[in-house]
Amino acid sequence: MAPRTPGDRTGPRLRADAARNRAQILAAARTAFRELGTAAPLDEIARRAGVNIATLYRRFPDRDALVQQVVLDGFAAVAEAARRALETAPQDPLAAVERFLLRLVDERDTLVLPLIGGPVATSPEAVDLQGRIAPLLDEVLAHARSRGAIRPDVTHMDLITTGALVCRPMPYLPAEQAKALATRHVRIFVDGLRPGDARPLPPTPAHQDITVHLHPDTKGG
Amino acid sequence: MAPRTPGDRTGPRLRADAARNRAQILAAARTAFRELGTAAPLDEIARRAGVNIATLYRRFPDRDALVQQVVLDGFAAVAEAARRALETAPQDPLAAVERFLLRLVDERDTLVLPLIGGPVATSPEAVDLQGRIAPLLDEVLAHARSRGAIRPDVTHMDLITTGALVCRPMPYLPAEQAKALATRHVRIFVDGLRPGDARPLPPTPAHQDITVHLHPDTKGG
Amino acid sequence: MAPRTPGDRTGPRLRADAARNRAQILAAARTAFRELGTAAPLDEIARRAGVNIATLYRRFPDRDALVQQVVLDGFAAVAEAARRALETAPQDPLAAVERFLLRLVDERDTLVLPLIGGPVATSPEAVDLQGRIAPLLDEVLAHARSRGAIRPDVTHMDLITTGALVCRPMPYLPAEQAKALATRHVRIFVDGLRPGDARPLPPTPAHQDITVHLHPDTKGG
Amino acid sequence: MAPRTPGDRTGPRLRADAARNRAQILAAARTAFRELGTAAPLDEIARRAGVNIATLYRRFPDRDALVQQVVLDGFAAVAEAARRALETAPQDPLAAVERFLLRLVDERDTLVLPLIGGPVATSPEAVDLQGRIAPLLDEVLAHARSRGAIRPDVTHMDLITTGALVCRPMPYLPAEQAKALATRHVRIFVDGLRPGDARPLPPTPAHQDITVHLHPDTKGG
DNA sequence: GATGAATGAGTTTTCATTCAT
DNA sequence: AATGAATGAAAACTCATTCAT
Repeated sequence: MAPRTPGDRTGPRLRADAARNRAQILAAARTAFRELGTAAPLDEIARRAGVNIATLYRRFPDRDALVQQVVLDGFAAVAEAARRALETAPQDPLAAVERFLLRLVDERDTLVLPLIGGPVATSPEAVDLQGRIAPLLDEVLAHARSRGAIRPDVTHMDLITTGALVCRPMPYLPAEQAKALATRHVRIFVDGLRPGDARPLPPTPAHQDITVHLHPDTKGG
Repeated sequence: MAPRTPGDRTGPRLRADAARNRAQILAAARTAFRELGTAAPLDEIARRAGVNIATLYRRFPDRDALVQQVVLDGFAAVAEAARRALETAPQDPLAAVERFLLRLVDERDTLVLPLIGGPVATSPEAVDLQGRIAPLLDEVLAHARSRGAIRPDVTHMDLITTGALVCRPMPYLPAEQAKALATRHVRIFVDGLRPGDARPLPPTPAHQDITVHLHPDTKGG
Repeated sequence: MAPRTPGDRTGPRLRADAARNRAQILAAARTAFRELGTAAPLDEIARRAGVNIATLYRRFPDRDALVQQVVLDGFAAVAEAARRALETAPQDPLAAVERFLLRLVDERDTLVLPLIGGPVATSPEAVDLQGRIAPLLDEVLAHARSRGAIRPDVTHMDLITTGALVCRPMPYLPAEQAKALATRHVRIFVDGLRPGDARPLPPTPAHQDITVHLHPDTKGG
Repeated sequence: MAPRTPGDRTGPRLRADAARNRAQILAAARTAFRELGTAAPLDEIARRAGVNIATLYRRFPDRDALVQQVVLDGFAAVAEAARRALETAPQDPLAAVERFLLRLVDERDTLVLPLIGGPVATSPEAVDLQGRIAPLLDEVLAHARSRGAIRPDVTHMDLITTGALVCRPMPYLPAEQAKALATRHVRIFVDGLRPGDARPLPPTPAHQDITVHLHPDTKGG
């Protein structure tokens, strides 16, 4: 199965030129959001996309609609990375976890607003995608646990958290160095996942999945 | 030696009410910057601080002056945490590293814009503070290495990077959960610092210190 | 003679679907103009009519063309009401006047922009229609005067003014109540037309007909 | 007691220049609303008032706040006219009614959005003013009825309705002629209020006061 | 004949900054 | 020292109009 093209929609098919514009807007939005935050000027995004601001508004009726689509594309990329990790998990589950995280680092331009700490996505498509990611990672972790390759108290939330942390933009750091630092961090983190004489992990306050229970107006941490 | 109060300045002493206003402005700025980014509206910051916008301008002639002071206070907090880590490093250096990172997590409200990935601070005070942090951490790491308690290729940059990652705001996550997730992440990371059969770490492209060479207009990663 | 269908035109006959679209556009325009004024967004009118904005433009090359047609339809309705009033004037001229006014109230949805106080219509058709209305009303009034049923100084302008007043939209009032209030007002007004000890009416500054001399850019009263 | 200056407020006193600006904004808004409707461009209003658009926004946080104040001033003028009518009602109640209506006509520039058919005002001040008008007019009518000078079924609603009708702008008619036509209309209407062989008035659907029960989103008549 | 799409030119609203009190 | 007030400039958003399918 081919991966979904970022930004696919379910509505009526767009004319070719409109679809191209839409893709350019989303690409420009991803970059701008990483550089300037989700409050980035929309006309700057339109300018970078090479379209008129009104064209942007035709595709995305307000800022939130644009943010939501960008978030959704991020979820899709994470889901795809998790799916691939599961493919190679049987051979070497810990390597699969590391590849999963490094893949997220590689695609962090797309993962503008990923998961933990990003804007909440409550659209049906977003909830659906979020619901798919956890089981895939759980399955990867199950492989690792059955081999004794991983400390037992690690959960998919730890992986998602780590993905979120290492993908967040470091606006003042050249991409090359940002990637190197993230790669080193992932290496150490994954080594920390091995059982050995690992100390038990502290619990999280709520045992529910966090991602899907966020509220936009909650002051966060 | 008593720790510096955040926001101390070297200029003429302020009247009591003026000093109080200044402190309230800085506190409001920290919160606003975490929630809204460094482009947060200045009158919103003034409103939260309970002062008139013109009063804010009297204390900080432009946005950058305010950002710089907030960054500086962040550096001071990191330096203080590193100093304390060094005090306990002789007994258990790895525990000292973990306490260092967890202290940063606890103070992440103050560490608004810390270190890697934040705005560049080039004021003499900031450069001075940054220059103190690395040696302190190097000394902590030296203790650990001499005991064989840590993989040998870890550097102070890895610690600073990790501190930056786990302190960045997760605006949509309740503070309680954000802290819990960060704490788990730190635990795994620190366990990953142990030698054991640790794999060697990939190198960083430039061996220079990164923090002080950043430029605000560089497209980052 | 069958009454003219509102919005008939003299040009080439339209295809059935085109004619339907045109009628829907005019109906939507009437409603929108009453609710939002003649500056109502054209795409809102198109949306209400269920057609694309470009279709509206095909039928009416600019806003004024649409306004003019709506005004014209209003004049046609007034002319028709005056014609009917004249039919029954011989029996009871004052009752004919009241029926004339009440008919306008009933059709006020069509009389979007009627007569006094509305946009000026200078098209030949509009001028023609306006020129027909005054003589018809004069004839009705002549019947009344010859019977002594009306105070002598009432003119057709007073009737047209009253029609304009009672037909203007009351956007925040439920239609039911708006009609009731207008009906009561008409009753009192018509009773005020009786001779009895009626006081003479104050003169109007210009004795010319007012309607056709208006200019759109004149600041009005 | 001196009449309230239009636009008085209960908040903290404004600085002299700010108060002047505020008054100019309200005057410009009245004119613009009459000419262009309540959707008149706010920057046009600011321009006419000779202030920057941002100054307008400082005084009136959104369009509705401005509309509400203009409406409120209109109510105040009506209340004042009713109060004066009551003063002279004992001598000649019908003349008092006519003067009341003609005063409204004279002040129709202030009565931008009066009463029936205008935007709903639900602020405490507006409700209070509306609640004062009806009793004043009722008292005037009581004088007239006790003298047998008026048909018995006329209510204050009929007077308010008439005031609203004759004050509504006729944007395309020169002020001079608009006033003349309104004056003639008032004369006829007031003559229609005399008892004589007056026919009974049709009832209104709801016997409650209408003005204060309107809802802004109700499609009106 | 109808429509999806795009755009330039507004209009609304916000915000940084300065001034006078 | 602090504040109310004002403003220019920018950004969000809307709308009339045209074009290509």
